[in-house]
Amino acid sequence: MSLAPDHPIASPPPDGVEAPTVIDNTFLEGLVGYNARRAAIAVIGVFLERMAPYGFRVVDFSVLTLIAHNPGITSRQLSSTLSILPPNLVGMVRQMQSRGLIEKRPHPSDRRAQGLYVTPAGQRLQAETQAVVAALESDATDRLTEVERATLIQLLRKVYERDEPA
Amino acid sequence: MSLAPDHPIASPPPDGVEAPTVIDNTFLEGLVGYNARRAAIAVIGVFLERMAPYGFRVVDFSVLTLIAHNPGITSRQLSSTLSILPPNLVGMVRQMQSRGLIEKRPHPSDRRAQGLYVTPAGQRLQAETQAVVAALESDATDRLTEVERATLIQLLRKVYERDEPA
DNA sequence: TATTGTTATACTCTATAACTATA
DNA sequence: TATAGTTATAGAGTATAACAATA
Repeated sequence: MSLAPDHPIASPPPDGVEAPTVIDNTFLEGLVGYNARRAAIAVIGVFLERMAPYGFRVVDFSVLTLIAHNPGITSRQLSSTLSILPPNLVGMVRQMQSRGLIEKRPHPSDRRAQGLYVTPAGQRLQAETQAVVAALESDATDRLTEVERATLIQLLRKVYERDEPA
Repeated sequence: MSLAPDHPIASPPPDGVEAPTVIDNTFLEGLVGYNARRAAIAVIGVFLERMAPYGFRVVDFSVLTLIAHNPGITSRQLSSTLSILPPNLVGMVRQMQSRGLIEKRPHPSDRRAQGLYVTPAGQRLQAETQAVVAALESDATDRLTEVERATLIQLLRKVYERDEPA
């Protein structure tokens, strides 16, 4: 997951004006968005490695976890919470259904909608993968103290929680 | 850029067991990766809005900025620094060339490579867009103090700088 | 008239294979 | 034999339009 330049130029040019050997990236490195994106990419890279045995991407784990923690959640609610467009959820839900992890039941008060529920197998897999994610979170932030980790999350929330002061 | 659920269910179900109205997302919200990704998406959203007049995406600004700050940088160095695969850089470089923002010159010591340089027009546009980005960075983090902003960047770097302790 | 879930489709982003010219 | 730059292309991710059933 290293993003460092791994092929520096061997022979520097004679005068030192052309062809830089070490790249000045200070401006981008001073931006919150740049650093947040790189941190997210780094953590997600580890996530994908450890989740490969379960056939889960980040979004799959997120969907299964939200269904497990919110029995009866609708597709529209998943869509809003995870910022996934409804058409792009259809395939994921169908795949989890065919894997026997979740099931649909009629919504009690809205016949257009359907409640989503984990099956016992889905419940087990969710608990297992949640433990994996908790462990990887711990590993990914092992250079941070518990206080620093809490501070980091709090500061990140301050950045993206602008209109929704909940 | 709000990611909050904007269509809560109107009538709660009779027994309160089915069809949750408020979604429990506490597990995902406790993960650094989740929060870093949302912060990055929020900042990038504002970035795209303000850069639209210039026809720049994040990657276009990054490329032009690195060339301006590192005259003679090669395509391969851009590729490594920004984690963009070489084939995906070709079109961007060509487009900036046809916009008259950058130019290629022979590399002084390696005839396979080409040094990239900003033109005067490219230099002007880089300075202008860099000022826009600096302003948006300030706006995006206006809920943070200067100390908090520096702390945030430092903590993010601790997360993604694992092997490259530069 | 608006919303849920869905199909079909387009667009963007990212990744892989293979080629040339040079090292 | 390896690297810089390039072409062509494949795949994943994300977005829009439109529809039937229901509110």
